[in-house]
Amino acid sequence: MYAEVIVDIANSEVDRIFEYEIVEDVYEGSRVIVPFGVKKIEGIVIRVKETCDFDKSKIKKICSVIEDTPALTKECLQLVKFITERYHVPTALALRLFLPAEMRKGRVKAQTKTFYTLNNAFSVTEIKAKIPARATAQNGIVDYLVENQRCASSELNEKFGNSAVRAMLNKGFLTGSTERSNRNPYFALESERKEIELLPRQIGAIESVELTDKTVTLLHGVTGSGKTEVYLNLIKNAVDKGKTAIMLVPEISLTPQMLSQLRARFGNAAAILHSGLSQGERFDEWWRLRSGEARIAIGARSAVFAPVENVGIIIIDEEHDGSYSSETSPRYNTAEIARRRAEYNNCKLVLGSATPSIESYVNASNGVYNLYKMPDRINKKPLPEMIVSDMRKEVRRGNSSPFSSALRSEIEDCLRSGNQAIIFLNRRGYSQTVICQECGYVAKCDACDVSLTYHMDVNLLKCHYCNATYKMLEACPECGSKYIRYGGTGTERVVQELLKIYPQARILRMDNDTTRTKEGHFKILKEFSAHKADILVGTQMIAKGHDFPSVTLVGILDADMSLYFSDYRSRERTFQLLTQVAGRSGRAEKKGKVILQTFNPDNPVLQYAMRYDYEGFITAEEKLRKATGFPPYADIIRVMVVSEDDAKAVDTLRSVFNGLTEIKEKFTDDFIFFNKMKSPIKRMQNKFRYQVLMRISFGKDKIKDLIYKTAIACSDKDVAVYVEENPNNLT
DNA sequence: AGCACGCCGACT
DNA sequence: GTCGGCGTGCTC
Repeated sequence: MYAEVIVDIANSEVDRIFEYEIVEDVYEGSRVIVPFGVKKIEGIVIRVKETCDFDKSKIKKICSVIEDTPALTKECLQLVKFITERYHVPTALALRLFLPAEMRKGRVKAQTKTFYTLNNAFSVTEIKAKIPARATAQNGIVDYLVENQRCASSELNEKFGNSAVRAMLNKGFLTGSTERSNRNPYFALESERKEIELLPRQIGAIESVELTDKTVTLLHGVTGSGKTEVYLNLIKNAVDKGKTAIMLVPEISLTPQMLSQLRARFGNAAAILHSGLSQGERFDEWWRLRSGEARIAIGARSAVFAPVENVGIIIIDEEHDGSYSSETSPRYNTAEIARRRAEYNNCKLVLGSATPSIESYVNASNGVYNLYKMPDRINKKPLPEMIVSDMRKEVRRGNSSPFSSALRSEIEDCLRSGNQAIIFLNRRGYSQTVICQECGYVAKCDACDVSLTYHMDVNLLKCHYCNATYKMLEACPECGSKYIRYGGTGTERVVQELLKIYPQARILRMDNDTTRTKEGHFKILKEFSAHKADILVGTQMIAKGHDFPSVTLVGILDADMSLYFSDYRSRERTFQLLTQVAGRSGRAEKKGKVILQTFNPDNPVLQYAMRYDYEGFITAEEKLRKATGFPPYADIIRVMVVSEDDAKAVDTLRSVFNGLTEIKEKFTDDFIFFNKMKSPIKRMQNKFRYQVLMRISFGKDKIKDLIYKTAIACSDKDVAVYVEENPNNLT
């Protein structure tokens, strides 16, 4: 027997099948160690066959099989094939998506525990007779084991002391056995099960998903409409039928309540996959899914590759969230993968959102997706009232603080009545830039073409693109002036300004800088939930799915900030963000309020958001996209050319552009836009960046294939060329 | 990705 | 005359 093996080297040179002779039990999907050149490396068997197509005299034997159970299922192998073809990546890279990183190169092993029982070659009386009466610890061990049958070695050592245990072992009175023990992430998570009676709308949603003949259902439910309960019941129904489930959330560490509810309902049957776990934990959770011990996979986008078989339901919560498209190669789209898995398993895929992406909305309105709406909040609670503060007027009145007078009086009310407030600002640090008052010098990163952000807590300037840090300026390096101005308020400064006005207020800040540590998000959220703080200041990470019953006020600073990125998605994203943040207010009995600060109160996007008019917004946006030839009515393709060597990058850009021009000339009618240019951030992490930007007719896979091929053909070891489809940001 | 094989400059 | 520079090409 022979095996076709893909070696775990992500290089196009070796991205092909190598054949080996099989000596022991090897299956399709098994991980193996094979001789490769002079070394031994890991590989994955993708096919087992009777004959070999390679020169038999040169064929080598597989050294060993890493696990008895093949790590990859048949379905995974099919998906790997799809991913390599669809995104033009080496097979080894596609394979890695399916395996936890720590599993490769044997970085993490299964943890084992040793258990001791009394050696049944002796009777208890025999053992007792041979132990001196004064050896209390040893006698204690015997009594304990008679009573409890068995005990973990660690526990026995702790109770009776290591020397007594060793003495017993030496005399042969103990028998040891090792068992696999799983690490248990979030063991301490409190999970209380709330028995909830389903509302008719929720029952309707479940039925709609399960009974439709369409694979995909778009569940459009306003914030607080009870989508989570629908998900939990769909999962339960699948599990009851003996099937498995995959539940995806934008960022698992941000939604502890989702976790606690899953734990409460499904206990150990739920496995969690996300980057916040330790390597060992992730490894164990993954194997619990693979072995079938756990039947529910919950995690961020990568959990779409969860190793479960016989999938009964796949759910993508907050489906509009940008984190569902991968920013590194393979640049996969989570919904696309999920849909393929649903089709393979003949199960349903649910896309849930309060503000569905325009792609999903269009698919629902033209009947590709089933659509179910949940327009009301539970208990018919009204959505919080949104009030606009026109910051132009505030400035004219001489208010230079980050807060409008309306927001200040609302914060006071909120604090006085013992409620909680959330202040949202999508910019971390103290100030976005530091500028010399006299000559206009702006501090910039040496490695990137961006200005540096000042972080007061560490008194450093940081580059948000490469994480480099610089000493804070004491004087302008150009003109020596001591007058340095802080431009663009960030969350850190907001906290400082709040403390100036409300010295007694307890304030928490939640952004990338305060959540670095393991479970950092979790701690802050828990503290705020427990009402140990009055105000939570944060970036967009506070917008996602949290349930804080005492929050009655949300302040949105710079509501229109994200509108001014030259990005076709900026309007959509702004609308989604505003709706989502506003939804944090007034979730329980108390009525909520939202203050939206802007310099541009007449902007139609803000107007739609204020009225929670999703339909109005999306209809207008759809029209605009259609008229101007943007997604989902066209595909934006960006080919990036990136190199440390500017001259080489320019050379490569020229050949990429020539190659693409040929394609464009062949398919002129499908090209809406075509241009080469420097990328908006010309240099990042010491690399020069150029791009060719295209818009082509929607869904032209053949043209896309040609573009990928051109890009791959032009790239070499010094210059990276890669293709992005409808990228999330155009930096 | 590694690593060996192989052909031209500065050393004992 | 030899050691070693890293260009080229192969790995079942």
